Amino acid sequence: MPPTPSKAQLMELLAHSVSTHYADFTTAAADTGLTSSQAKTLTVLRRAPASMRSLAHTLACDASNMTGIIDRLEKRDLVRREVSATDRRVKNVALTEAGQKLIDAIRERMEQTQTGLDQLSDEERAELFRLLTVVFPAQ
Amino acid sequence: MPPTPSKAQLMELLAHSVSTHYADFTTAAADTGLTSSQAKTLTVLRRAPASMRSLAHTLACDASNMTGIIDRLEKRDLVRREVSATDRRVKNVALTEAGQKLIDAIRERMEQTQTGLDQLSDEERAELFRLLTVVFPAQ
DNA sequence: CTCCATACTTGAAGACATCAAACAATATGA
DNA sequence: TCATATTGTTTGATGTCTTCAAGTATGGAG
Repeated sequence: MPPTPSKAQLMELLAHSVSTHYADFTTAAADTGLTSSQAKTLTVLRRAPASMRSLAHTLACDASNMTGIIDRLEKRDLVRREVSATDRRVKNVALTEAGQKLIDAIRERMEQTQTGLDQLSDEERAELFRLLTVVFPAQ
Repeated sequence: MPPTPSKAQLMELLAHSVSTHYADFTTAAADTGLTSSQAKTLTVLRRAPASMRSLAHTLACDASNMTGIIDRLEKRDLVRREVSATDRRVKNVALTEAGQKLIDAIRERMEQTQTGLDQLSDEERAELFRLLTVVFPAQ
């Protein structure tokens, strides 16, 4: 049995892991001509369209910031704004087909780069999945 | 035994974990008046002084970018530049006492926020540590 | 000494980030 | 209903981040 790492040691390793993964993501995004903020936005939209407000909340930034990011994505036809049918103040942002393709390409590239996961056995993958779910609970 | 998650599922969770942790870090940094780039820089310097060049390499950004970041940190007396004794082209950047205190404060705040790790048993911590080391090998 | 590489800085241009202020549409309360 | 407050989004100002091209100074190889 390996010795128990301290919380500080584990956080240090966590920080390293996060930096590595984040850098990979940024690189994959840059290879397709996107900034990491733009790629993060497309990632959120991959699941479902969202209003400007909820995008800003999810990405933890100011609403006025989203305006600029969506402006630039829309100018490249990767997303489109649609006025909500139920509340005319709200604009729902959805991926275009080109946007969908682009974010898929980034995810594919990440899968190829992320070779570390291939080092794990099925049991280890399941255990890592479980542990991460505990440490970073959804929502 | 839990079912084996697919690589895609695991990467999805990994992305979520990374986003969460990164957002926490950015928030902790902002609470002390630093941007995340500035806080990341101080984190690197916490271990040892480094030249502009190696900082840029570690943080995966252009060297000219570091100039601006270090300029702003130096203006606030959080770091200082020192001309290398062996190569007068090189400037070594070191934390000041104030810089040391500030990055310590951010780390402390992260420890308080990162309550997920407290949910794990000693065995689970050791296992998470081991798995992360495999997936994100040092260097 | 000449030539080239290296370490860093500067300047320009675009993106990111936050704040205050504006605007339109909706909700609330008398 | 009408006046008022709240909400969703945008605009403008300011500062930071990021990259690129170009410049300066130092070091090293021939």
